[in-house]
Amino acid sequence: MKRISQKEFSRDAVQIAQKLLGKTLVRTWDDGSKTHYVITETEAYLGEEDLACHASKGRTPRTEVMYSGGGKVYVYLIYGMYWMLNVVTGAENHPQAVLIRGIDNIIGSGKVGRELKINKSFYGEDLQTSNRIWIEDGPDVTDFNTAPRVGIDYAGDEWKNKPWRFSLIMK
DNA sequence: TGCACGATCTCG
DNA sequence: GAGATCGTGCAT
Repeated sequence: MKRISQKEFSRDAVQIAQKLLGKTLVRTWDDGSKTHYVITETEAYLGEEDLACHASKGRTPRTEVMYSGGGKVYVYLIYGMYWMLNVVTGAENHPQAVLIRGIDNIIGSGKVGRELKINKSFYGEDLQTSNRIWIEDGPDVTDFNTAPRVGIDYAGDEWKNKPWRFSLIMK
């Protein structure tokens, strides 16, 4: 299966968040083995005006990669112990990202980061050329749930109520 | 130079 | 319901 192209990732984060559902996340390990995961839950973070998006504070060393255009990995440490895995989307200078909240039956962005052994070295990783993590294309899924995003009470009513959390309907 | 806090999880 | 645990952004 082919990797999702950079052109696809340059689209809007809300569209990509939906498109990534049901797609395959591939992780290769130090011993050469490889694991395939199905992406089951995502969230979209949309630009500087989205108060829930880290880029709403402007361009900083941490958010820099979100300004470089879609198809890169954005990781950050939360609560001093969990690495969050995000995919940068959108055009250059339009900071957006999709948070991977669930893969297979591992639901919860903290658990995903732990399962994938994500760390600071993944910051800025290119999903087109990386040999340790990438996302493969597949059939689009239209059967999914939408819900408000989690853990962003600080963002204010307008933004925290946006239905930008997407999850596969488990059967 | 210091401080409060967060896109979370686990345990009791 | 609280603690673990630390990089980041903003105040001093």
